[in-house]
Amino acid sequence: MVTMRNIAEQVGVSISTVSLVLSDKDRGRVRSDIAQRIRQAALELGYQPNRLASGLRTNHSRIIGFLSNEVATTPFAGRMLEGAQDAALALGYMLLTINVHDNDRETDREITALKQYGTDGFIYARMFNQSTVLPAPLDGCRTVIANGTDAEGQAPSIIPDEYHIGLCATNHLIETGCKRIAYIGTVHTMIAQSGRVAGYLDALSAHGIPFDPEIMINVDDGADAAARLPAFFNAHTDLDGFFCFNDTRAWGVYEEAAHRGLVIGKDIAVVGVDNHEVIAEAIDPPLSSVELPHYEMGYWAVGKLVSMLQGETPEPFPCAGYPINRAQLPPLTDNHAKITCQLRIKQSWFRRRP
Amino acid sequence: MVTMRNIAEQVGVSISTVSLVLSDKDRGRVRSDIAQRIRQAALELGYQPNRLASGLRTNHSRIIGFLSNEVATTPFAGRMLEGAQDAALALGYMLLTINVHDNDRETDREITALKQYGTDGFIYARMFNQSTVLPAPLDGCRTVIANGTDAEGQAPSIIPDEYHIGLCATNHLIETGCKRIAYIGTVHTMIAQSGRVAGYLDALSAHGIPFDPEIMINVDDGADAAARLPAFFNAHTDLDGFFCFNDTRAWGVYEEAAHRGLVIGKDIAVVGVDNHEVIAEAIDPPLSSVELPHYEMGYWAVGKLVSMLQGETPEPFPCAGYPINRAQLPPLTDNHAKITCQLRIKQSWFRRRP
DNA sequence: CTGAAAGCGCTTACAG
DNA sequence: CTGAAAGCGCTTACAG
Repeated sequence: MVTMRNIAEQVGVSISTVSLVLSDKDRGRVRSDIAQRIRQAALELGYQPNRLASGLRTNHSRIIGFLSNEVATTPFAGRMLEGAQDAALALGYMLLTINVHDNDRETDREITALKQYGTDGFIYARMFNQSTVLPAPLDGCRTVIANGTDAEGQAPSIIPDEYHIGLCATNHLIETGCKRIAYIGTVHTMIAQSGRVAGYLDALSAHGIPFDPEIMINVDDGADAAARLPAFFNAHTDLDGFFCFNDTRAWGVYEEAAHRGLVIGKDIAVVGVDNHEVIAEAIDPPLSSVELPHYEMGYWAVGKLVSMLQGETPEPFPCAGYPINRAQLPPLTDNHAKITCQLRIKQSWFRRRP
Repeated sequence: MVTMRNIAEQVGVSISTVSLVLSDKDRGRVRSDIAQRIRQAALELGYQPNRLASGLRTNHSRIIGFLSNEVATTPFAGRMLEGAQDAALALGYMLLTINVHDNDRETDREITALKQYGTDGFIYARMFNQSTVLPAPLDGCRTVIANGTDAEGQAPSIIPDEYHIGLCATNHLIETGCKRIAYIGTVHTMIAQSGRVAGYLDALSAHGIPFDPEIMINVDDGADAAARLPAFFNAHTDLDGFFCFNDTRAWGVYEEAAHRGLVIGKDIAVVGVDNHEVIAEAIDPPLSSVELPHYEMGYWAVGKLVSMLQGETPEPFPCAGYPINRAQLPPLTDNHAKITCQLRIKQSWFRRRP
């Protein structure tokens, strides 16, 4: 392993000087020709700083703890993780990831273990937009919540703009000609749903479409959707648009429509939120959906955390994974940011009634 | 932060003695009553060893680099990650995760960054069972490959037993009464496919069912399946069982069957491999599938790596996530292990012909 | 059985 | 402008 000592010996200066130069603190302190030779030698020898050593000394490990649940079961957690990783790498940090289980005493043990590595701060990534109480061992640690908000209002956070999702999905259905737009939701109380429904209502109202509570239905899960949608379709034969809380519900609509010989994109229009790729694509024609910005939330959260750690907002930093639109990200100065979501249109929704 | 110095002061011994005791090297070296008091003090003060410091000193960071691609797009990578994390935590290690992109020069930079943290070893997790050339920066690093094999035959590895998958899926179809079992595969050359087909052929032959190459079809993707399966069904109206390479193909069969009014579980039986949960469950009745052991591969790989790092095989260690059957895992002494896969039967395949 | 000392690789006042 | 020295928290021969 190449150390500063090796460089110092080769160039014929002290380790202090090498350290000064390699951490870019040499301006006006080290003669520029010597600095030059040090950098050159570092390059030639392939010097890589030992982060363990510098972390020990400075008490800054450049390690960020990434806590999530459900990495194992959905691809969405993975997207947040990838966004966080891209940002971390660009900013010179590394991610130690832990999969936590809600309400599990294991979690505390795992966070404690994480702290042994001198973690500078934490990202607490949630599987769905929810008000969140941070685990106790995180008290006093710099933490940013991704896809959720701090119940105590302290930790900075980023969430999708749920209202905008409802507004834009419904607007889109209206613009393609839908007049009777059902909302297929969940029976569970979720922040995401109230925001989206508010957007749905405002979109209807802005277009002078009367709101009919009869064509909103909340189901428990896929099985419940399958059980209850037939009667729902029977009761409302004039429905031409469906705004679905998620892919499970969009799937239920697809299935029921198929049974009735209704063609999506012709007889009815469907927009779901955050479909599993594999389902959205499998359906022919593919479902449209509003894409939740998981990657972007992970990416923003790390940028936010680093700006807290370093006391300044980092310069714009590259991202390797998705081509994100940086202009669309909230500024890192926001403490409780909302991010808008992309409507991903998989087909033309222009409706051709006979 | 509580350090050994604090404990030493409180108990009135030297730091050396504290270190000896807390790293369990005190047998016959420290009076047991003093050892007792040291442990007690550590507990009371909530001492947590600083891994940066011990890592710097011993050159063992207890950090494992977990390299995977595709964490962001499939839940399978997440399962490997979770298995690896559970094993790491149980063995006192931590995972630094990096999402690498194949044939990307970024990868080298990222691995180099990882090494700056004194990573003890690496897990190289592959998205599908494939022969793998390790990235150059991993040369000379302890590395275990999960879900793939080393093209050079050096690095230990674990893969699913593909032959057993084909054998057991086909046997299952035969046992439920199928006589004409189609294989729906992929046009792409994959280790997984050749193994599974070998199992399929052997199962047929063991039951005296003649092999008919006409009822094997390889498709490119979902769209290709949708395009070609109608003709395939037309040409072979006597098919009663389908062994599908993966969920995309099982989905194609499901769609075509639905168009024809064939009921899965009654008219035809279908087994796919490693269905996306969301698709397998959405289909009514749900598809059966052979579950790929992603969690177990990640779990085993870390155990293997740790046994290499420590020069001894670790005691059986707990796992927090899935309830895995440890007896089913290959021994850690294997260098190129195969792991059998579970057939997950979602419904009775007993066929009731009129 | 116990402690003083050296050292892992780095950073940072401080002295020259 | 440059270097000697101290120290981050730990481990490990070594001396007593």
